[in-house]
Formats: sequence, C-alpha cells, structure tokens
Amino acid sequence: MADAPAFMPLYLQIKDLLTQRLAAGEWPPGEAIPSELTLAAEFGVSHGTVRKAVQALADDHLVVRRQGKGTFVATHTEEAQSTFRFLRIRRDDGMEEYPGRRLIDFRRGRASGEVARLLELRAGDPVVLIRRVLEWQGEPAVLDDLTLPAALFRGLTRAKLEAYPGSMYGLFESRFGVRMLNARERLKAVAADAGSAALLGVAAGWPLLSVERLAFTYGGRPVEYRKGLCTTHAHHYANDLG
Amino acid sequence: MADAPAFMPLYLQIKDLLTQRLAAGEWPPGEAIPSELTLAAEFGVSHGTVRKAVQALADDHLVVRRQGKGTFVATHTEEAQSTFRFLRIRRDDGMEEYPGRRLIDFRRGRASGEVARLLELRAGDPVVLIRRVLEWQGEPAVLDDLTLPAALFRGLTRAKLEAYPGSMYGLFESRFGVRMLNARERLKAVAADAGSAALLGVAAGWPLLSVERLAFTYGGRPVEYRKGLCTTHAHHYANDLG
DNA sequence: CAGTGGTCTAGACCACATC
DNA sequence: ATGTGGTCTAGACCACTGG
Repeated sequence: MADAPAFMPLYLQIKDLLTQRLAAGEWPPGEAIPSELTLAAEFGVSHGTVRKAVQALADDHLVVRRQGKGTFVATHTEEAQSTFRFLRIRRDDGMEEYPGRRLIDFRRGRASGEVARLLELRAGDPVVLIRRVLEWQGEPAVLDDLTLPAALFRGLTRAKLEAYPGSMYGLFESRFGVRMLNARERLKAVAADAGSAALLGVAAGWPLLSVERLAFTYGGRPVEYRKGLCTTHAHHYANDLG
Repeated sequence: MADAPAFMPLYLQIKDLLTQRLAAGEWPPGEAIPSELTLAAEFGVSHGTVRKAVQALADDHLVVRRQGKGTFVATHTEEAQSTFRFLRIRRDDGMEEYPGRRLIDFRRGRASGEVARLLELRAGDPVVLIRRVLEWQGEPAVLDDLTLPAALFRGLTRAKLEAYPGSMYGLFESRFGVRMLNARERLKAVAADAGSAALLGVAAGWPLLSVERLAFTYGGRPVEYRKGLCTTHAHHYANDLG
C-alpha cells in the first residue's frame, strides 16, 4: 500500500542516476567522480542542484568530498575513515587500537533456513562460511562467524583472505566489487558455549555480547550475515545516539 | 591544542545564534520558531543562508520542519517521533510496542567518584537516584538506574515521576527545562547479580545486556547517567550502521 | 487565499589543493 | 594560475497547510 512517489525533486532523480552509475562500477572505489560543474553541464541542471545530489550521496557515505580536490568514491581501505564505522567494539581504556585478525576456519556450505531468509537466498544456495577472531594485544575478544552468498564471491579462498592486509570489507570491495554500504545490528547477551569460550579464552557460561549483523550493498540488497561474540571485561560496544 | 576556528561560515554562525536562543528557552518545546523569511530579514541574510542554518538544526534534531506549517522546537512528547531514538530495546518479534514503566525506587544521594566525573560534578554534589523497570506485556525486561544532577531537577518527586503519562525525557523537558539532545552508550554483557535477577525475573548469573548511557543537553553538557540491565531472551538492542 | 517550507536557477565570490 | 568544492545572494516558482 505504499503511496506513489507523486513527486521526486530533480536533485533526488540525479542522485539516483549517480547511484546507478556508482553501483555499476563506472568509477572504481577511491577514484574521483566528475566535478560538479561537469555533472551540471552533463545533466543540464544548475550547479546548486547537482551539489544537493552529490551532498546526498556524501550523507549516505557513498562518496567523500574533499575541498579543492574533488569528490571520491568512498572506500573501506581508508584507515580511520570508514573503518570504525563498522567496528564498534572499543577498548575500555579508550586506546584506539586496531585489532589483529586470526582466521579460524574457511569453508563452503549451503544456506540454511533463517540465514537464507535474511540473505534472501533459497535454502541450499551455496555460501561461504568464515570464522575468525579479533584480538587486541594478542588477547582474543571477538569471535566472528560470517556467511556470504558464494555467488558474489567467486574465487574467494582462505589464502586470499589471510594474505589481504586490510579489513575484510576492503578485500570484498577491491577484489569482488561488493561494497558494504550499511548494516543493521541486533545485540543480545548470551552465555558462552564451550567452543566459543575456548576460542575466546574464557570459561563456558561466561556472559558474551552477541552482535548479529546484516550488511547491505546498493539497493538495500543483503550481502553478509555475521554473528559476533564478544567478551566485555576489557572491551565494549560503543554507540552514539545522535 | 585545538586549532582556531579560522573561518566560520555565516550559516553556522546563525545556527549558533539560534541554538543559544533555543537553549535559553526563547521558544518552548513544540512551539514554532519564526519563519525562514522572518529570520532572514532579522539577521540580514538571504533566504538560502537561513535555510542552511535551520536545516543544520533539524539535522541535529533540535527542531522539526513541517512543510506548509513551520519549523518547531523538537520535543520528546511526540510519540514515535523521537521516542524510539533513545529507546533501542525492541521485541524480537518486531512488534513496536511501547513498554510499561514501574518505578522501583526514588531517592536523593551524593555523587560518587566515577559517576561524578562523567556528570562533571564534584564528589558529594547532590543527585537524584531513580530505579525503574520497563515491562512488555507485564514481563519485566529492563532495569534502569538513573543518576541526575539534583541542581537541575529541583522539585522532582516520586509522585511527579509516577503521575507523568509520557516518557521521562518528556517530563524532564516540560517540567524542568532540561532537554536531552544526544547520548553516548556503552554496551557490555554481564552476569545478573541477585538483586537485579529478582527484579527481572531471571536466575542469578543469567547473562544481561548492560547499557550505560551518558546523555547531554545543549553545549554537550552531561545531564544524565543511566545504567540499564536488559534481559535478551525476548528482546534485543537494535542499531543501524548508516 | 496567504503563509509556510522545499526546489531550482544564475551568477558571484571564497577557501583549498595542485601545478 | 587553474580547478575543485563551499558559501552566499536574489529571485522565481512549486508543494503543502490552513483559514
């Protein structure tokens, strides 16, 4: 019963056109898109209108504007830029240390009921399953289990994952053209099962922060399901209510 | 070592002026502020400039714009408007039910070390301590402990708190002129102590989601410290990573 | 109908980065 | 000096609300 659009401002139409071109990979991540005056001429609209369209893209974190230089396709490989936007676990002492990653398991499997539904896959569709630990100062604190639609990550191997120096989202966008744009998380407190407890170095039954994440790319298409378990005796999940 | 402003655009200067007048209570919550053309004439700037200033206020949730009607001072008493901005606990089944509130304790005390520091009070300054439970369908799920600077809430009594029909933040802004504008939260998983477990209807040791909140009013001034404990067998903390 | 916020234009000028 | 994004103006017109 959604109402018809009824009226879409010019700058939003232009935003959509630019979004389509971004989604199509017309400009690779990190590259500059055409200047505002160029786009204004191309679309036959005024400078101000194209500015509103580009600003809307910047508000969505699809592009990054840099005065004097240009407007660039946002990327996950700019340290401290969008890295901490998806990593909400922080040290209690406030040190902004980037955690180490340790790959525990990498395998392929088939989507099962609930995860399949969330990823909008059919049950039985192939998926990639990744298990890894994040550790600060060598101390494990987060155990992540990821599920990725295999169709989007052809050629992803354990070796590639371990060799890549940056974040996983950086790998996904640079090697597979899958850009994680936003995500929805669901937090709970749970008791550690024996397996998780061993990997995290705590006793079974220990309270853990469970962080379920569904991440989306262009068009609100879900492309990653992740369940994280986090010890919170020295870390916490930080959130700003703006 | 903060760099000098060096340059502040006109629209941000006007935003600051308007913020000061909002903080001073020149227009009460829910009331309309002067129209954009009026403000433009008053400040001697163009319509577009005053629009950018007002839009910046709207982006900060200080005001709400309504086409055809005007721009209104934001309020916590508009249901579903800004209510769910500060209530991130949701039912797992997705029903958007507003929880019932039950006041457990109301008393006055003195600020102690860590909380005093967070609220920027001196140790020993008077505070108001509130303990309450949130329940969905009569089932308790959240136990909140609030600490408020008593100086800002003169005349706040248990009776007033229990009689007020809306949210606490609605009471604070309408009766005490204290507007909660934003907050910083820190989430952890903890094991329930005996007292909390009893109030939440779970066994001691049960994993609970701990939500520590520091809420701020104008000028980033901290005015509430809150620690919530939440059972997560039927609820979760929802967060969108935009 | 008048008044409000929302869009769009054309052009000028400023701040910043690079050559 | 040139080109980029950022600000500001003056004015026109559109969309929505309410008397």
